[in-house]
This record gives sequence, C-alpha cells and structure tokens, in this order.
Amino acid sequence: MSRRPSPTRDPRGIPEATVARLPLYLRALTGMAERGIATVSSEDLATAAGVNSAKLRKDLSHLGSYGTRGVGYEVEYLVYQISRELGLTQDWAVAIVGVGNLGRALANYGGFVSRGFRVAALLDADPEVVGDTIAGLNVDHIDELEAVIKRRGVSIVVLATPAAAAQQVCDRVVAAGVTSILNFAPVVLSVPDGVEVRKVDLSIELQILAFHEQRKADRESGGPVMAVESQ
Amino acid sequence: MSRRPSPTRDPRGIPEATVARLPLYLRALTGMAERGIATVSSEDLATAAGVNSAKLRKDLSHLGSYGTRGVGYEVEYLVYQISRELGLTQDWAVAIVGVGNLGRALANYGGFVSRGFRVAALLDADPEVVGDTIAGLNVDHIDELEAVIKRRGVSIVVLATPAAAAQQVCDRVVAAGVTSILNFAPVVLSVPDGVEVRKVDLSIELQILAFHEQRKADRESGGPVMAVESQ
DNA sequence: GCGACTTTGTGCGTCGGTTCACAAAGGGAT
DNA sequence: ATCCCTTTGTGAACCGACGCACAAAGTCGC
Repeated sequence: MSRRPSPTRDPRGIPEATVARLPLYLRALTGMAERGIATVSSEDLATAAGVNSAKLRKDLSHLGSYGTRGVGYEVEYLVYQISRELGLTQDWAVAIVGVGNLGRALANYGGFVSRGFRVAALLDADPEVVGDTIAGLNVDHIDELEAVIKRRGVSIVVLATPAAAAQQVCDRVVAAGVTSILNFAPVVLSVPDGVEVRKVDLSIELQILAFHEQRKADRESGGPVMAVESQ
Repeated sequence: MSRRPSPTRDPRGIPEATVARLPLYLRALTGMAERGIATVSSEDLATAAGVNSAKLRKDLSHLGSYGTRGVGYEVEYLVYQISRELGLTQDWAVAIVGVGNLGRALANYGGFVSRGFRVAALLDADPEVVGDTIAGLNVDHIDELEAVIKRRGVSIVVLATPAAAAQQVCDRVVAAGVTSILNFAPVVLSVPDGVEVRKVDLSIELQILAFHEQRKADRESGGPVMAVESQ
C-alpha cells in the first residue's frame, strides 16, 4: 500500500531524515542573520549545525538549487526557503492538553512559540486548575476540547497528560480532526493512518544514556584486562 | 578510527536502534508484570510496544537467547535482563542544571525518576532561586557545580539552562568528568569524543509536525488540481 | 513416547541514509 | 576576455536497519 515508484523520486518527496535537520539549519542561519552575516558556505553552516558538509549540501539540494558555486548560500534567502518548506510562513495554533508541571512549563517556554507557533489553548480535567490563567491564557475544561479545537483553528495538539489519560484524549483529538500530535506521555499511542505522532520521552532518553554510561564503566574496569570487546 | 571488524559482530555490540527501543519493551513488560502476566509472545509484546514482531525478536536476540520456542518470553525474567543490559540495576545520580520552568517540571516529574534514576542535585545561577527547595531538594549555586558533581557522584547531567549558557555549563560539566548529558537547550553542543549527548528539542519537533501538516494541506487543496509544481 | 502445533531465532533481500570524491559552475583577478 | 580558484550539486559505493519467511526447537495433548 502506498508503494512508491522508487526509481524516480517524488520531486517534493523530501527524505524524513532531511526534514528533521532543516530546523537545525534554520536555527543556525537565523543566528547568522542576526549577526549580520550575508552569505555562508556549506562548510561553515555544516559546522554550525553540527553535521557533515556533504550531508548539508544534499539536504539543501532537495529544496532546490539555492546556492552559488564558488560563493555559498545567501543567508536571508535560505532562511526564507527553509521556513517556507517547513510551513513556518503561516502560523499554527497549538493546544496544550494537561496543565501539570510539564504543561505549564511548555506554556511558558519562550523558544517554543518562537516562529510560526502560537499557544492558542490550554486544557485540563482538574477543576482545580480550570479557570486559572497561565502564560496569559485561560485554562479550559477538557469537556470543551472539540469546541475549542474547532473555534480556535487548532491544528497541532501537545499531550502533556498523565499516561493513563493520553490514549483517551488522543482519540478525541483525532476525532476532532487534528492530525498532528506531540506526545509527552510515556505511552505508545495508537492512531489511524494519516495522523502524525511525534514522541518526546524523557525517561527513555535517560535510559539510553545509562546504557552507554554503563558500557563505558565496564570498559574501564574490566576492559583493559580482558581486552576482548570489539577488538 | 575505531573501525569495526564488521563481518563478525561484537557479541556485546548492540545496535543503536535496538538500544533506543529496549526502554519501550521494558515499559510494556513492567505493565504486564503488574497485571500478573507471566509469559508473553513476541507478537503480543511487539503489539504492546508498537513495533513489528520480527524486529522485536531480532532486538531481543542481541541480548541473548531468552525465549522459549513454542511458548514465548517469561515476563519477569525479561524485565530483569533488559534492566541489566540498560544499566538500571544500579542507580544513577542525576543533576539538573537550570531551574526555570522546565527544570522545575523535570525535578517534579515522577516517571522521570521511575527506575534507576535519582535526582541528586539542582543547580542554578540566579540568586533568586538558589536556596529554594524544589521537589524536596535544595537548589545549589552553579559555582558549586564541580563540588556537587564529585560529592554526590553525579554521572548524568540534564541541561535545562537558557541557550546562551548551555555550552559554557556543558564545558564545565565535561571538565568535571561527566560523560552523559541530556540537553534541552536549543543549541548544538560541542563536546570531546567519548561524551554522549542526547538532545530534546521541543521547537524542532513542532517544526517537523508543521512540515507534515502543511504537506497534507497542500495535498488536499492544490494537490489533485494543479499537480504540477516543479514538473 | 510420539506427533502436531506453536513460537523463536535468523539468513537474506531490500531500502533509506551517509559519505566520498569529483565534475560542473560561477566569481574575481589580471 | 581568459584563467584560476572556490564551492556547489550529485553519482556511486558503503553501511546499518528493516521485514519477510522459514528452519530449528521446544511444548502440549493423546
């Protein structure tokens, strides 16, 4: 299903890995623009973004041919092109569901709303917090979910609920027509095709770090003696 | 440098992609254990974790041969094996640097400390918050960074500082001997080899969602009609 | 004790992504 | 106007990861 022709790539089909890096390039570029830098080479931009320069050039080549050989890329122009490609020239109404510690932090997080995004609604089930004003926004009751989504044109929902509530809220959000979800709850959400879920899981990140940390510790103590291990 | 023999894989060399999924399996398994499930098939566990069953079996096979053909995996035993592999049988002291909205949320986040992790220190530069008690922990001044890390045996640092301070704090943390960092600041940290940095970037996740959202919108409106665009 | 059934562990083809290395393209100096 | 120098854009080899499909292995019922 939805097989791709494969030999000829869809001209607008930007690889997922590239999409994930474009925001990185954008951030580096806006920093440069603010410092008054007019043009930049792939080498310099790659260094600033922490990637390989060949990768950067290939990534940018998927958007079009926006560089000038022998010179580099015009910073302002590239900022515009990447912004447009990422859909940041329009602004997106974001709703945050779950106003616990994390939801509150997200609502107040400045860089979050930086470019193209606007927190348009806060929702929670706890009567204790409903009606409160956080980051200049009133907290609505979760019963209003569907109405709020429609009325304020919310197209991206951030889930910061307890794990137990996440799937249920997710279902309602999807039923209300939302197709982009950023999930902070530690559960695997199941959604129909066509709905994009991205997951941020602090606990998993820590566990991955612990794995590598343990590995290093093992290598140091038992390593040199029984120097087996990948040799 | 550090070339791998490649044909014969290091027996302890677990693929990075696998490591990233182990915490997912672990979470599903602990849930099952709590519900009193004794054994589970790769099919069921895979469904619970939201992955393909072949992938799950291959992942687990990297840890050893812990299943029984015709039966499945013993839940408790597998929990132990994965925990051990991830290094969760010991506990890790974590320091959170930057006690703004996000740092505060992290300090209070329950699931964060779930298994094997313990928030051992909070640090900040702002005299206003230094001395406060958050989540039962005193906030120390950033000047104490090196001393606190040594004294409390911190091996993982969470950076929740403003972007401008992140690299500087990172350098100090690394100089103090820490080799595992979880970075929430929207900057590309540069660290020496051997230091593991994982990055959580809310803004980037949103931008990726916006890209796909715009794509869907394009496809619906202009897609079928003027399907040209770069053709 | 044996046969049928279930489920694991894995060999192998495939695919997306990364990197190298270079030809093509443009700018600036003379 | 021409040549040299810089930097882009990309062909092609390489590499890890994914998923199919199946043989090996072990259990349960009779």
